[in-house]
Amino acid sequence: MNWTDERVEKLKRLWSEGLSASQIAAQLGGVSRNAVIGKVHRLNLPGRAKAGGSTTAARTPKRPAPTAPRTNTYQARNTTATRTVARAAGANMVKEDVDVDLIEEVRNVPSTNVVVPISRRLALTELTERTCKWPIGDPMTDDFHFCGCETSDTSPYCTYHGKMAYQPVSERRRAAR
DNA sequence: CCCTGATTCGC
DNA sequence: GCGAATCAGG
Repeated sequence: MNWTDERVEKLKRLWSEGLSASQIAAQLGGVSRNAVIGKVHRLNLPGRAKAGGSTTAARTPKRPAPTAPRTNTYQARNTTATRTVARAAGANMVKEDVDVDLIEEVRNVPSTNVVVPISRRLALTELTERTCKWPIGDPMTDDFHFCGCETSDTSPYCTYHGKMAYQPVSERRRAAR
């Protein structure tokens, strides 16, 4: 692929908008993120603020809370419990006490509640090996996108859409047999 | 491990 | 000029 004026312009635009090199490479197509970075330097475009690392660039737009599907809510007492958990921090494990809101726990554990993931609304070019590739919307319209959530293991889908893609027979027949 | 940008250097 | 390989960092 070569750097036509058009492609260079697009590169400049996207770079100034704060997209990462890999995202730009995906949009341009036919080039690697290294190619993009190399070009950026050759063009003497301003680099990213701090050296190295994730310049918290313009990630996918962050949208409001999921509106977690509330099921049953037993009004328990508004108490908090302290639970000790182990967390990996660098090379060592760190134990820390965490205050847990009991009411929240009760609300979120309910039986039949299925948590529908919040789609990250990724475009085809933004998908990676571990973003959920469940399509959403009509491919013919421009609101078409993919779930984009973190995939479950090596599955092409997140846990939720994985279940939709593969519905075990046992789930559907209750009475039969 | 995932990701980011920066640099180097053979082509 | 180009970009893969490599480096450095979160």
